[in-house]
Amino acid sequence: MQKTLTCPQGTDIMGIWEWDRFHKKRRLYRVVTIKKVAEMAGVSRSTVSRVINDEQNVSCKVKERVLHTIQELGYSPNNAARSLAKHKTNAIGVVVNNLHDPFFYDLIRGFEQGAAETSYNIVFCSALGGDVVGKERYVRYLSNGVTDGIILYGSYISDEHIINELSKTGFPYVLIENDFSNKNTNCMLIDNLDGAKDAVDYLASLHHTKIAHISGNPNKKVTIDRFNGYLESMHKNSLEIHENYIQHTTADYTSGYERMKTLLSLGENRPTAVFCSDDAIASFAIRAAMDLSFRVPEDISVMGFDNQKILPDNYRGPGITTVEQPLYQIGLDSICLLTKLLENKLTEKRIHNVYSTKIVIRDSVAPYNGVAPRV
Amino acid sequence: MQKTLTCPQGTDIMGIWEWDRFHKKRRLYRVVTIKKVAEMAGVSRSTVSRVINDEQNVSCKVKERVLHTIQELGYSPNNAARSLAKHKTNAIGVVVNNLHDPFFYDLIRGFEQGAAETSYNIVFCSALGGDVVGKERYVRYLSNGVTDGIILYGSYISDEHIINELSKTGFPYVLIENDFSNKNTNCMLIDNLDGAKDAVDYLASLHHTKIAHISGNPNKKVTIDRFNGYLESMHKNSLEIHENYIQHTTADYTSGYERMKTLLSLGENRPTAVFCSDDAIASFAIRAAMDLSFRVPEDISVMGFDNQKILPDNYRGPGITTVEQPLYQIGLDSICLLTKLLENKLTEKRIHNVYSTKIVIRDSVAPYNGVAPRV
DNA sequence: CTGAAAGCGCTTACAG
DNA sequence: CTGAAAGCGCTTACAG
Repeated sequence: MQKTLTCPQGTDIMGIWEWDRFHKKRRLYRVVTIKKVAEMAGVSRSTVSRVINDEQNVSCKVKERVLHTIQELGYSPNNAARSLAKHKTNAIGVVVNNLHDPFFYDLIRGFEQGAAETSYNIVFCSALGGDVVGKERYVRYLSNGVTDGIILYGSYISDEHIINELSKTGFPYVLIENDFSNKNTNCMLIDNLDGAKDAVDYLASLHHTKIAHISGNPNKKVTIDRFNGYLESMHKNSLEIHENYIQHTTADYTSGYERMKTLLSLGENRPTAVFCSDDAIASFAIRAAMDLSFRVPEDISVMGFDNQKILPDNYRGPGITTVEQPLYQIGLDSICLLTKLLENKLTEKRIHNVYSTKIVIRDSVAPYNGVAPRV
Repeated sequence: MQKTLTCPQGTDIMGIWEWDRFHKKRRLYRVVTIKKVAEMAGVSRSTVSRVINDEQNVSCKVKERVLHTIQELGYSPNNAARSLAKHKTNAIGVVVNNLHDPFFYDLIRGFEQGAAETSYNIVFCSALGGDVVGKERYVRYLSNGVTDGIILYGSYISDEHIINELSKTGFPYVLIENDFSNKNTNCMLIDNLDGAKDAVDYLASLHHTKIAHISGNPNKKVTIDRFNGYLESMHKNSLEIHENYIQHTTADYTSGYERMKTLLSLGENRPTAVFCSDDAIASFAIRAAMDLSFRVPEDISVMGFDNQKILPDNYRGPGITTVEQPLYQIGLDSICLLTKLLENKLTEKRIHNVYSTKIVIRDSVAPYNGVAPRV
C-alpha cells in the first residue's frame, strides 16, 4: 500500500500526508503517526502521548528524544483521533447568518478578542440569507464531535426549530439575540422592547407627535419586539398612529428606501419623525428622503437601532441617532462564558445576561419645530 | 459509570450527550452511538453504517427500521470518529486575519456562495491583527484531521513561514493574495504591480505630474507590489518624485490621515494627485484633505485600490476612484477549485489563477486643471 | 443483502 | 517513569 501513495502537493516533498492512489476515492492518508514516532524514538506510544500532552511524568532524557523525533518527522497529532479518545475537541463553534454583513463588525471583533483570550480554537460558520437548512446543517456538524460547544447568533423565527433539536441533544450552547425562557437555554440578550420604547420616547420628548415606524426583517423576533416597543411608547405618550404609519420591510433592508418614500407621500399626515427597526434600514430611509430633497433632520427626523458602526452601500447621510447595543462586549462575553461553562467554572447554572441599551445622539434627529410639514 | 452521568443542559431532558461527573475532568460523553442504534434495531453496526451513509445495498425493510430507530434515539454520527475512519472530513477551512474588517465583504460573500454550492462544510478561522502565532495555530489545527483542505488569505510577509511549514506536510491548500512560485503552491492572485501602474498611468493621462503615493501596511507583500507599480509608472511617464512624495503608513490604515496632512503641507511641490495603496487609506486621506478644507477632487485628486464596497468609520467623502479586484469571484472560485482538487477533478495539476483588475471611475479624481496649487 | 472483525490514530487507566 | 492493552465511534474490505 505504501507504494501506491504519492505526495499531493508538489512532488519533491516528503510530507506527513499522502494521497491514496490505490483506491478510487481520493483520500488523504497520514504517513507519520504516533506509532512511527514511538518506533523511531524507541519508546511506547503511551510515552509519546505523554510528551505531546505535556504531562509531567516523563524523564527529561526521554522527553527530549521524543521531541527531537517529532521535530524531525514533522509530526502533528491528528485532532480527529484525539477528540475521539479524549471526548474533547478544544474548539468552539460560532454560527451566524450572513457573516459578510457589516452588521457583524463589532460582534466579530468581540469573538476574535475572546478567541485570543482562550485556548479554545474558534471556528465560524455562516449560512447565506435566511437559509435554515444550511444553518441547521452547521449546527449538527459542529455539535457532533467537531466542537465542545457552540454560540448561535440570530433571532430568525425559524431558529426555534434548530434550537429545539439542539436542546434535545444536551449539547452545550449559548444563544445571542434569542431566548426561549421555557427551555432553560443560555442566552445573551438586549431588551429590544425597552430600547425601542426609549427611542420613541426620545422622539416624543422632542415634541414629535407624528411618529412613524419602518419595521425590519419580518422573519426575525427582534423585529417584533422593536415594533411592540414602538406601539407601547406611542400609546404611553398618547400619540396617534395614523394610517400607513407602520411600514413593513422585506428581508432586505434596502426596501427601507421605498417605505420611506411611501411615508413621505402621506401629505398632511406626513410624519415628522420615523423610528426604523435598525440602522441599515434607517440609512436607506434617509437616502430616500435626501433623494426626494427632504432635509434630515430639518424636514424629517430619522432614528435607527443597533449603533451599527459600518453601514452598507457607502452611506453618506448625517450621522444616525440610534439605540446602541454592546455587540463587542456580547461577542467577547459569549466566548468567555461558554469557555467557563465547558470547564465547569461557572457559579450560576444558567447564563442569562441582559445588556442595557443606550441612546446615541447624532445628527439625524432634531426637535419638532412646530412648522406644519411641507406637503 | 452510566449512573455518574448527568445531562448538561437542562435537567429534564434525556439527550445524546451527557457530562462525565465520575472523573474530575469535564467531558461530554455520547450516550447514543452506532452500537446502541444497532442493538435497538436488531442489526449489525455495519448495516447501520450503510444506512447513514446512504449506501444502496440495504433492504428496504431493514433500512426503514434503522431509520426509525435513529429518529427515535435522536442519533447523529460522531464526525470525529467518521473522519478518523474515512480519512475524510468533508470540511474546508478558511483562514484570514481580521475577519471583522469590512474589506472582506465581497470575499466572504464569495465564500458563502461557494459553500452553498458544495457539500463541504466551510469553517472560518480568524487571527486578530497581524498575529502570526494565532494564524499558524489555526492552520495546524485545521490541517490535522479537522478539514480536508484550507484556503489561506493574506499576504503578510510572516505568512511565508506558515506556508513553508504547511507545504512540508503535503496538506492541500490554496493561497489568495499570495504566491511562492518556487513552491508549486495553488494560488489565486491579482496583478498588484500592473493594477498600480494602471492607476498612476490614469492619473498621468489626466495631466497630473505631481503624483504622490501613500503606501499600505508595511508587513504585506501587496504593499510592496503596489509601491513598485507607482515607481514604475512614474518612471515610465517621466514624472519626478519630489521629496516626501512617498508616504508610508503603519499597519493601521487610519494613519493615512496623517500622511495626507504631510503631503498637503508640502507647499510649492504639493501633489495634485495621490495614489493610495488601498481604499481604506484613501478614505482617511480624503478625510484629512476635507478637514483641511481642500476640495476633492478639485484641489487634489485621490485614487485608491481594491474597490472596497464598504468603507470603515462611516466615510462620507466623494466616491473613490479605484482599481477593482474581483474579490467575490475569487472567494467563490477558491472554494470551487479546492473542492475539485480534493475530488481529483482538476485537469491542471496546479491552480494558478491571475485575475485582471480594472479601474473604476468615481468622483475622487479630476483632470489637472493647470492652475498652480493653492499653497 | 448482512455481519464479524480489523483498523483509523489517538488516550487512558492499570500494572509494573 | 514506562509499556501493553483496551477503548473512543465510526468505516471497510471480506466472507457468507
